[in-house]
Amino acid sequence: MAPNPKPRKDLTRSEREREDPELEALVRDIIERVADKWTMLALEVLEEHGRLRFSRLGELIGGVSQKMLTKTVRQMEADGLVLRTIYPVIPPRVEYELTDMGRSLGAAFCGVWTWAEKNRAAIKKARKSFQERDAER
Amino acid sequence: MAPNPKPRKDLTRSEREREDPELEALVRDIIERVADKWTMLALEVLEEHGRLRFSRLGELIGGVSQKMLTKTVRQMEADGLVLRTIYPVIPPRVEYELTDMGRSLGAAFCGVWTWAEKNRAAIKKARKSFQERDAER
DNA sequence: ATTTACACTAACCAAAGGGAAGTAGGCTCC
DNA sequence: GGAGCCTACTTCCCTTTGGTTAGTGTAAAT
Repeated sequence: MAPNPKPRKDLTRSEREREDPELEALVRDIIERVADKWTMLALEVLEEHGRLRFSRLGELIGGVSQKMLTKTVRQMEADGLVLRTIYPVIPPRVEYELTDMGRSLGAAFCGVWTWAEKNRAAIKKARKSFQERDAER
Repeated sequence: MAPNPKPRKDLTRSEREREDPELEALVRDIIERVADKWTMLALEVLEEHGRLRFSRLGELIGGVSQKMLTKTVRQMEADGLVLRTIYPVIPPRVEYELTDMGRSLGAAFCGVWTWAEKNRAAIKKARKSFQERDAER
């Protein structure tokens, strides 16, 4: 395989997007849906723990209302990020697990988690010095 | 300095977090602040265009109210992601640019942008088939 | 017979967010 | 010399979103 197929020139992602406004809009739309607190947390929990029932998922995420959990998980299902399996038993049993696409998104977010971990000290410091600057303003 | 202090064994991020609930909480806090639509979009625009004035930044982000842009950018400043330079002139002139930390966060998010780009077709398809399934329910 | 378990809805209320108008104050233009 | 203009906000009001609480259905357990 040649090292670089090179359609015309080498373009960065943003250059490609500038050339294709439709792509830009779509990517933006996806980001808007995915850049959601509960989606990110659900993604992490599901990535870490695998297949989970509704309430267990909620427990592990922590602090999420049932309403938002339902909504988040439905949205993720609609976007093809999670698979929802319903067992028609009583009491109801529903299990959620990541699809391949969901897992790949989790992998993409991995960089953000490690960034947060690495930079937590710097952020703490930045917040403190900002507060001080702001206080004396 | 030894190449690897290695507290006890090699741990994944999630294992490390499970062992340290305070770290977990802090990372979660950071994620909650950073996993915000406007923050992510501002980050991208600033990464792509460099130093920008307030209204130009808003234009490039698109669809953001002045109120939210102010809030977002202030929060990013407080977290040490952007540098805010005020020129005391009239009419006012304020410029924003990413700090090193902001740029490193942008780099971390890069994986998510490319994911969105790569998976846009799959998401579109997933949404459509979900709608159909949902309609006949 | 009453309680419990579980995955949701529905109703209600608080909070976040959008839209539009207001602000400051040197500058330009008549 | 006075009437706007320019820009980065800020404030007010109203809509949308999110959280809280209270159901709901049914079969097994008590």
